Amino acid sequence: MNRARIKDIAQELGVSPATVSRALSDSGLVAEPTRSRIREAAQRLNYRPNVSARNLRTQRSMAVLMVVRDVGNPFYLDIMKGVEAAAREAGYSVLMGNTENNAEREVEYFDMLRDGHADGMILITGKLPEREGFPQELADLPVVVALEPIEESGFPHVMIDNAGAAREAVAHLLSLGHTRIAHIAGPIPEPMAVLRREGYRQAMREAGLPIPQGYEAVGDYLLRSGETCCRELLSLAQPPTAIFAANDEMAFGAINELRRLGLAVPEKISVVGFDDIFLSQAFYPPLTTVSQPRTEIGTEAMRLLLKVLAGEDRTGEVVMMPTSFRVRGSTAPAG
Amino acid sequence: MNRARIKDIAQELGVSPATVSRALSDSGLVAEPTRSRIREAAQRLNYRPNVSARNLRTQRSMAVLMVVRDVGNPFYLDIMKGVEAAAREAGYSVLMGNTENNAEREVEYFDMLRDGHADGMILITGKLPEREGFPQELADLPVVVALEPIEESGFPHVMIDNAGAAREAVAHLLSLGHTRIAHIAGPIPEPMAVLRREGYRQAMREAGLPIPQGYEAVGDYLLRSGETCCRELLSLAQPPTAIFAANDEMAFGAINELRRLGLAVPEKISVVGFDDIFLSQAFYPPLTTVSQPRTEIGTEAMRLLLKVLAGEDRTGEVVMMPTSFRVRGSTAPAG
DNA sequence: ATGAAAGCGCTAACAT
DNA sequence: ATGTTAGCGCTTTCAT
Repeated sequence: MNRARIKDIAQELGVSPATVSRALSDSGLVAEPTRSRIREAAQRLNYRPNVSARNLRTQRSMAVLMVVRDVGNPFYLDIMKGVEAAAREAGYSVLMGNTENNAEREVEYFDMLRDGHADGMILITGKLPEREGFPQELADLPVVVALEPIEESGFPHVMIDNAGAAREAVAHLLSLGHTRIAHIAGPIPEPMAVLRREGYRQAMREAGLPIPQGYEAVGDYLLRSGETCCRELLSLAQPPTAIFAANDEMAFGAINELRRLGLAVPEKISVVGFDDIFLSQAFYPPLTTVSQPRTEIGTEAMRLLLKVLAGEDRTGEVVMMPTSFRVRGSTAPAG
Repeated sequence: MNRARIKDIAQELGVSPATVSRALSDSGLVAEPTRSRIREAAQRLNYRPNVSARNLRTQRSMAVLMVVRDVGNPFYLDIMKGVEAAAREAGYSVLMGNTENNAEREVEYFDMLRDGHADGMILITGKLPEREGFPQELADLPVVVALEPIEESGFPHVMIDNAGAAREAVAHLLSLGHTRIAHIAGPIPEPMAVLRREGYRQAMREAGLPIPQGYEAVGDYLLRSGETCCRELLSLAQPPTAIFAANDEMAFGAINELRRLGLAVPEKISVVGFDDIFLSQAFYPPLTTVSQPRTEIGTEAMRLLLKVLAGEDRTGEVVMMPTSFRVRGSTAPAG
């Protein structure tokens, strides 16, 4: 059986295609008997509207593009889930984008937006096409940025207070009596990594503690860099008694390295992470960390995008989502 | 600046829209001077083809639908990544679907296929719309199933040999001298869970070992069920000296429970998982487990779908991807 | 309340 | 090699 068209239903019932379209789209302009006859026929003929035709006519795709830096990174999962849920609720489908930190790819996704592939885009990449300044034609597109700030883009952002949360994490270590607290940063100078390090510095400053030479290691958010940075920190003349890592994965690397060095966590050294990823609480020891409301970040970003798509001007708006600090088993009072 | 259309380019250069279309699509039927002039003008006017119009005309969307059971589950990540990579390479974009184990939603995605939202679909759900038997109209759609078998659907499958890999995992424990080997199964009667349990049974049978009463616990693939099943197993009169869990997450739950019970892994009890998820090797102890080529499963599924879309009949085809067994730190010779 | 007609932007069959 | 024409299936004026 070939796919039924609006025309087929119209012919079958002896009405015009326009009436069928109206009846099916619930425009309320169709008299009751006609309406039900049409709906019944559509059902019977197994009618489904052709999206390409509709999109062409309405000039919208009812799809959004969700672009992440690396689809393989579990960290984005819940955000994607949140976006998906909010999108489907609003009748939008979600196209998946993956830049792999490749500038060209990022441009491609902006292009897809302009092609009509999608009506709007949620960027979770922390990067922008590397052009001179920020082109105005891009800035006017319906884009919402989540998680990682993209400076001077003017796009509305949904984020957490990275610096504030980092400060809180370090404050926890301070409250446990630690004074020799080191930091394993993310890939400086990425904004998020800088902000988390800034929070660390602030907390130390507020506690009146100097940051000793070598106490700020720089990693790349991956397990192995947590290990190597940890080793460096421990080889210092005055090694730290606590480590604040800029993300959970590096914290795990650090903990594993400490175990290899025979240093018990949290008895000998405390470790704090950031992100509260999947299974962070299942690790041994369960990781003390900053929990981000990832799903909510996703839904909020999508909601914001819907408003932008509805024509609201949200330029420069920043929505801060609350984090919560989870004290678990990887931190203990200073020996 | 309004979006440029083919018509605009045609007018600007005094050629026909058809010629512009041909030049831009590289059909090779356009003379060189014209061709470059057109390409240059397209570039200059910042022309981008309108996908809805093209899709309507060509009756294809150049998109595929990738439907998983739960977007939030990290296990699907690499598969999604593989699908995405193969899709983009072939010029397809990827729409994300999420069923949350909801039969209605699954039907919705089949409908999207018929709407023209996508040209084909990759199902990673292990379920099918619950209708009487399997409707022929669905069976003819371009669908490829990955990971979890969907019986009697006729769709081509990309899978691993779950039973075989499970057998190998248990064989490893046997080779270490274990005889009291228990199993924590997935949610029976889901096919994948059944297959893995079948592999366990086979290995035991081949070793001439009976499976004691209570040695087959049934979980749900989640951490907590690993804990509770483990507790049950350990409370048996003759507790096992080794546990084979149907997935890594339950294996972690079991290991954590064992730690709580004061039983060292692997010294007192060995534990084997299945899947080799993100950070499985970062756990303590690093998990001995069955590694699935997840990214390749994704790319292979997409490739198969491309063949189906090209008109090849692949009904009933099953592609088996090789697994590899990773011996790590959670298993040791029987005490 | 319904119908007639136009047109979204593109590609492809057919003509030249 | 290029132009002419038609039409994909839908929605939306405009007319009645």
